[in-house]
Amino acid sequence: MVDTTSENSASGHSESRADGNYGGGRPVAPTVSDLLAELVAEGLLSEPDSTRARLLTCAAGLFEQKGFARTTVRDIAAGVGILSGSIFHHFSSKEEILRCAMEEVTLHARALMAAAVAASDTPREQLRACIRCELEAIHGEAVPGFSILVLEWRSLSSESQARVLRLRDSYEEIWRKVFAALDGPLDDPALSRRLIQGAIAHTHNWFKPEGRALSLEKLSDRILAVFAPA
Amino acid sequence: MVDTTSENSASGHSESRADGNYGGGRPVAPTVSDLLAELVAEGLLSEPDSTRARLLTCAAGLFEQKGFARTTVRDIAAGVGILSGSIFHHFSSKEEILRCAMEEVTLHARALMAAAVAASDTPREQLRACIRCELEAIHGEAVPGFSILVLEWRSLSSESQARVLRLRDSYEEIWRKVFAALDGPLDDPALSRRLIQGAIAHTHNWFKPEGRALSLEKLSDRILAVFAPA
Amino acid sequence: MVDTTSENSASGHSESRADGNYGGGRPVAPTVSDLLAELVAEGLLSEPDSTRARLLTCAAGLFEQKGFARTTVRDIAAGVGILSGSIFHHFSSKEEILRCAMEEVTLHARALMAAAVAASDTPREQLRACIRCELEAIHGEAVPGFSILVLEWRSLSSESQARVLRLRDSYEEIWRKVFAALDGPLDDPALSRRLIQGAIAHTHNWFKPEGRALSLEKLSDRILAVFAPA
Amino acid sequence: MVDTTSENSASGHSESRADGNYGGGRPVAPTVSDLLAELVAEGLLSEPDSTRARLLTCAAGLFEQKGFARTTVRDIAAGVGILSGSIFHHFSSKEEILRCAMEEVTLHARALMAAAVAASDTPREQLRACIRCELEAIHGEAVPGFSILVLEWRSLSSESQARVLRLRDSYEEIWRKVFAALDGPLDDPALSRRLIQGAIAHTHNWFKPEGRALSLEKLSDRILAVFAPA
DNA sequence: TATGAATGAGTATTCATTCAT
DNA sequence: GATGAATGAATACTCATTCAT
Repeated sequence: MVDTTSENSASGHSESRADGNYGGGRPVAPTVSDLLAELVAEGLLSEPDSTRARLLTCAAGLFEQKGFARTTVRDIAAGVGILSGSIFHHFSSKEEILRCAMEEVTLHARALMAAAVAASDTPREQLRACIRCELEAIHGEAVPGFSILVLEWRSLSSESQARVLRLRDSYEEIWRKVFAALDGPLDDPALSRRLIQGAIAHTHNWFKPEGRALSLEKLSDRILAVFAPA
Repeated sequence: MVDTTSENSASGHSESRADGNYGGGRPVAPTVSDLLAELVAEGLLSEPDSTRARLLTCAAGLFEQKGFARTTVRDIAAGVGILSGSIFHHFSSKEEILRCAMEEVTLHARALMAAAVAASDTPREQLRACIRCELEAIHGEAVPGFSILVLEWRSLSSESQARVLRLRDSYEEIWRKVFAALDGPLDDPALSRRLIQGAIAHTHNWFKPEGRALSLEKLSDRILAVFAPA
Repeated sequence: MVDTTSENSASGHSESRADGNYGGGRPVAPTVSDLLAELVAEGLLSEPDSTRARLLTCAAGLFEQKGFARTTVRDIAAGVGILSGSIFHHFSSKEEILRCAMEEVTLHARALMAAAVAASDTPREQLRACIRCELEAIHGEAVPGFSILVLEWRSLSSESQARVLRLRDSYEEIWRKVFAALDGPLDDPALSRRLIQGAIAHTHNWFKPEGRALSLEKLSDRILAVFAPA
Repeated sequence: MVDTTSENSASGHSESRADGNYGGGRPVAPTVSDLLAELVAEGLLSEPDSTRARLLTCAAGLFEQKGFARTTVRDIAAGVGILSGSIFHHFSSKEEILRCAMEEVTLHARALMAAAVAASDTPREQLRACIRCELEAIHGEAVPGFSILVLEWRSLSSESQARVLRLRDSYEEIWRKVFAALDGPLDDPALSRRLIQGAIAHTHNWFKPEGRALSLEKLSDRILAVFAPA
């Protein structure tokens, strides 16, 4: 169970706008909380703490841990303290749960990354922020279940894949803009993005942040150094 | 159905030793066929064309396509023209099929990579060969089902994971040696290897070799350029 | 949705008593409307247009179309624009809905038949009226859902069957009286009634009134001719 | 559980061909056993006593008793002493069980009727034989579950209905021929058939053969008298 | 080795019914 | 009277695994 409200502040990128840019050149950066509240208002994200939101968070976690096929609807229901039959008041099928979980996770990660990019000064800092956010999405408590987007992609019907892809694209759009703004632009930003994405996604299999010599912070720097040498 | 013998020659790296190095300085590079035959002789690899080998190839392909959990024992049996009950004369459980498939795939890929490295002159050429081989394992017909090593790792019990890891390590050993021999050695070869591995594994999700501007050959060069700038 | 009031006049047999028998020998024939109003007053029939009446009409129609077991309480509720939970303010179980629907349908058909018989002169005309009414009950808009009495009899518990049977018997009483009054009485009126009942009920499976050579009128005559040859 | 072989002789119409027609004018009438054996040989009817045949007999009986929707797959399996999962080795869905049961029942009844008609001399006797057979199909042990053809018709998808209709038509063909051969032919044989069919089907609801004044034999005669007055 | 019928535990999903609001 | 979220038992169907032949 995750308190989505407190998560945001936990990510550390979005504290507030009290950064003295009242008279500054850079426009006011939106807070993560603002962005998320807006999504909830638009009906794109579930009301925090609602049964629906708790089901999705729980499901995303279980899918990540055990895989979609090995997670039963009963597991998910038990995770939020209801009975399995009741799930179908919220979702019409198990696959819909997966799709919705992916959508929520994507929107969540996008909000975090958008805020972090907006809070960064140079394009290179922005790229570092993107890398950092994606790493945190996978490893931190920021976006629990983020890796199902990669791990369980095959479990989605193609119609559902198409729906998620639309949101996914708006997430990638942020990366594209950041790449475009880089001073010495890379030859093939699309390729770079894909290599970075793979490299980051794979950290899920080996990187354990707790008490490691290599922090998430440093890992971000290494990845930045490889793909955008200073 | 795949003829594992003919595949090897199809990979194009290991044609023969008729490369004029009879009197040369570099020791004779072993053929893939030699390496594979040796593994069969040692009982580490199934006799090609045996029912067992055909089951494993078919299973690896199906697991890659549909995922382990969504592939039924019946599917696999049907794929080689026997009935589901008969599979249990060859393997004691579905999970054993997955483990054995992973082992075969690993040995296969290792043989291909060992031969390619042996046929390369400089360390940088050797690194290119490694990248190229891993890409081919994923995309070519060289090692069908190779990506299950990543995709279906969670479907394996931890005991089985341990067994596969041992073989896996002998595969990684080749990479380690190649990294160690690089002229301007990288700061953190282990990290580099993991980033490369992730980047390559992820190509499974987006790279379609047929009729693309970007060939496997070029893709290898790009990856090499990123991780080991000349 | 059916307006039960207007239906009655649609049946065409019971328009009014303006048939000149003010001074006649035959007693005044009661209107269908009169009979139904009386039933409502006695509390045997639901107030027309009440939620309860609309639920029963809708349920009868759905049970006829899809069968009792395949009709959900949600379907019925949706049919009258309320939610499924609300149904249980009107009926204590789904089976009660079926029983009540059968009762309403029986009373309705009885009123129509009683009026038609009362408006007929000779016993043979009265028999024709009975046949005609039962056919109309099944095929016309006169008594929507009438055939559930036969089709869904097995779906009723035996206690409910007993309750419906009492009403049903008052319906059959009309037939019995008509048979008894026939000039050349049949050998075995009870058997004849049952054969007629079966023959008429089965028309539900094959007779389609719209644009057929055989009208309901003619069909009535044929059945009359078979069972009571002139 | 019914022994289909002994049933046939129990029906009393098909005793043997030792009826002295060796030198007679009428061609040798085929035995029910012959007809059924032929159907089994053609693969249209299940091997008697096979699990499949026992499942279908049992299912037909249960569907007749409790209705298709209220009969569970477990009930059927339990009826023949296997577990519910095993049913799906024989049929791919519950609906397939219903369809196959209807087909078997139809073929069975057709064979009985064909033999009875062949064993009758005059057209009127043949009509009596048809009526008698259909009554026996419903009430006797001759064709257990026959009435599902009427009672559960709505439970079948339209594709399945179409398949059963083809067989059903070959059953009706016998009736058509008999009607056509009647001396004083009826005005509208198709209508007569439908009325008879309804009348007979409905006997399922009221006629109880055991220890009744009215025997099946006499009932047949009454029905014959009504529809084909001498 | 192969067969194929049977197992039996498990799965997602349905649905009448309840009840606090 | 109506809501709608929750219940919980029941359902058809799945599938890895067994085993007598």
